[in-house]
Amino acid sequence: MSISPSLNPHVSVDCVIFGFSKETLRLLLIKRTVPNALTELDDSYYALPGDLVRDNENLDEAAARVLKELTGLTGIFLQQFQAFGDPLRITKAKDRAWLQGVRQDPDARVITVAYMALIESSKVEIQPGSFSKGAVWLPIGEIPELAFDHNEISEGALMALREKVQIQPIAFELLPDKFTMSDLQALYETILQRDLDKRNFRRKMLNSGVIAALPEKQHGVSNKPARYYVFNRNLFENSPMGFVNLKMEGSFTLFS
Amino acid sequence: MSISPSLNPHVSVDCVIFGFSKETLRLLLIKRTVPNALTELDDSYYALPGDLVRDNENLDEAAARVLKELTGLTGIFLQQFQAFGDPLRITKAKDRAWLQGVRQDPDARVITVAYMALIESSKVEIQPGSFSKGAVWLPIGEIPELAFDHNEISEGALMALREKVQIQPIAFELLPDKFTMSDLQALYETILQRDLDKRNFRRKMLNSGVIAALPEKQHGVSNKPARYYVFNRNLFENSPMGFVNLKMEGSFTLFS
DNA sequence: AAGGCTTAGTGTCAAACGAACACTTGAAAA
DNA sequence: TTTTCAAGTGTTCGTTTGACACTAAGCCTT
Repeated sequence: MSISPSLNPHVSVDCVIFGFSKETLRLLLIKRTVPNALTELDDSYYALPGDLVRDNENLDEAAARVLKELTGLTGIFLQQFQAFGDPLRITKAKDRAWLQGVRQDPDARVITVAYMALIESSKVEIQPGSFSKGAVWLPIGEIPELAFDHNEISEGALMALREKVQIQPIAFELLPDKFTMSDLQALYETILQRDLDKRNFRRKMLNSGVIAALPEKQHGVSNKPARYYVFNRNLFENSPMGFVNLKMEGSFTLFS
Repeated sequence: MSISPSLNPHVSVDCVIFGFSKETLRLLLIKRTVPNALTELDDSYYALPGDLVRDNENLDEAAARVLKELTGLTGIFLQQFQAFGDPLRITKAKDRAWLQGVRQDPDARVITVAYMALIESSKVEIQPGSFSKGAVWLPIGEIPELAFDHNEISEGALMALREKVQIQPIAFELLPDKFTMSDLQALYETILQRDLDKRNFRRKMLNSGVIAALPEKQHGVSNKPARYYVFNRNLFENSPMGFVNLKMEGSFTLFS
């Protein structure tokens, strides 16, 4: 058996990390500064956090490692959604400059396996380390040009999120443990890019049984205080084959 | 710029090719014979068709190439569904024996990107070539132990197909251009592993607008001849955001 | 203290959809 | 001509959807 190098120079993982704060869906991006840049101008740019896959880990583990190195979090929602492998994905001058400072073979073709993560953004504490310089949460509507094909990957992640959220109650991963119905509705409206009827939304959510009301209400707000709810993970996971009825108005109907 | 080898020895594609004949869903598998096997017994086994990705092609192109080399077909439904990259996926003795006869570095870790293809199996003519020895259609219920992690990949493909078929009218890809309602219902029942009510099924399909009746009927059958239908691809593709109502009874309801 | 402001929270109705259910029709074979 | 076999066809009932507008509760202002 040949001796394995510790890195697989041909396969990487990239993480599209979603958070939800101030009524907007955001991505956690890292800032890259190109070493030895010829000019001071225009020498940094944003990218998805990612890394080459190590030989002793599988893809899921590599993605979890990237996430942990950046945020310190483990055990959060993290799901592969697509592999990207266009041979031309490394063509931008800035990308090549950055790779030259970082990789042994900067021209090697790299296939990347993209993951999406859903986290409650207030839980994140950016960890000191190679990623940490200038990690920022940017609203999905304000994503600048990113490294490599990371814009395409982010778009793909958003599409995948929109689909997944229609099949499984995963949106809760983006909210704190306690939340109000309005929080939840705002989140759905943001993800689906569509206004929803308040009464129908509440009815549907309560009938689905995935959330449970707490006795507790908001305090110190200058209007009628809202009730808090929690996501009932057990109820969902114990129900036969993950049944939940969470269809929102105006969506296209699917097979069954 | 370094000189690229023509093969990327670390990334492959595998195709899970679905067909539908004799009322069963089948996979197109290829037979591998281990060269230099020590014993005559037990020296061949089935695998998914696949290949290493070449440096001048992207992942989709690699998958399409594999498909064409085996079946001669182009322009058919082919969709990436998952990447598999467990470092331990090459552990079976037979797998290693085969790799030793075929790869420069048989122990190198390979990540594979899995695709599923849907084809009308009667269109397939197995092409002469490296794949062609013993290519067979096996019913999904009778898949033996396959090479590498190909059983896991096939399972994943079937799950993915079941989900996709509930979102888009892609089942038609598995049928001939003209088909009867009973053909279509049998296909759905096979994919979903569930019996469906004939009257409800027909109503739903016709209301969805994705199929159109032909004037033509069956000839020479010893019972009431069935009407033929065609899939109305234009109608589907031109409808706003791919709307189709194809939900079957008894399925869990989804978001919208 | 009263009134204003802001967000939470609530019910009904009509239309569409889902699920359950059995008999007649048309062709070939016997 | 009768038998056999799969095709084809409607109705009813309960549930879900989607549209729609006012009251409740707390703070703030005057």
